[in-house]
Amino acid sequence: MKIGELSRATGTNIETIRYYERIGLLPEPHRTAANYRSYGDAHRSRLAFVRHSRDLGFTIEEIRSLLDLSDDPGRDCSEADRIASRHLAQVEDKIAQLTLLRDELARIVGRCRGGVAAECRVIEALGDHGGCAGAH
Amino acid sequence: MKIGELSRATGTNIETIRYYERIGLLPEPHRTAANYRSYGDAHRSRLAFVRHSRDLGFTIEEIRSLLDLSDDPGRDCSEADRIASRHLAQVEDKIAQLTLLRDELARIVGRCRGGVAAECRVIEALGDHGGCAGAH
DNA sequence: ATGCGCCCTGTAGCAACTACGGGGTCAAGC
DNA sequence: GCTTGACCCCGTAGTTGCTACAGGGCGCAT
Repeated sequence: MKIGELSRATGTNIETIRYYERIGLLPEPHRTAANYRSYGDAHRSRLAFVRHSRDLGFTIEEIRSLLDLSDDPGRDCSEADRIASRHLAQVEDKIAQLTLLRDELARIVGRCRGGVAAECRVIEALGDHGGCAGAH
Repeated sequence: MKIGELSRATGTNIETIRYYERIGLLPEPHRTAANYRSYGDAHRSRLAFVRHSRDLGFTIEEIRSLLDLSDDPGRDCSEADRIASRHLAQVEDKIAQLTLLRDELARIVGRCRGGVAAECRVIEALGDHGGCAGAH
């Protein structure tokens, strides 16, 4: 299939596919006589793997390691579990952080009584960290 | 005060202070005879406002709008409330999204039984979105 | 005068794309 | 046979919010 079809098949931007090829995440496909890229099923499933991992928030470098692992079927797979576990921990940290943030923002928002900027509680709260509960 | 003192006083990297000046978020300070930047209290509190807002996750452009508002004390302040409310909604969205993500990741992690990559459940799950509960 | 810490400028790098300009290819319709 | 439009190619620059140099100047203490 051509790049446009692969793009539609995986929901990936064409530019992104070429970008993944350039950084070595996807192998270079065959070319037609007209120098068009020509992909097969192996390409499609590899790209699906990359997209799914990206959707789950893995970095490109993490995905590179995961692909290396899956390319080498005899290797110990505990590294995959380690990468995924570390990522899970990061996501949990991020959620905790954003939850604190949300609480601070919720306290700030809605304090506006529709007056003028000089008396704005929102602007005041942004200038003064002292009013905040936690360290963000 | 010199840039190093301002940096320590606000917990902001020196390079970041110069960056904020370059993009017009902080006004250009006076210079000493030796061409060193020289800051006053107004600079310090403006920078504190910027840092606090960044810590709360506002973008530079949002902060620019908020600063414009606070520079013009007669203006209607409901825009500040609107910016903050929109940001709060974005943070809440992000939390919801990450929570879904965390659930998917938690299901994937720990499925590794220490075997070889060919049978790795983690790698398998990454390649196949079909096993996922929601759309991420 | 020489060493050290601070300051200056301008530019390049990071992640992970996205957008653009300027061109080639191919099938269909007139 | 020629144009139109959809598709493809490449290379480069832009995005966000910094951070990190490289290569130089200034000021004070020894």
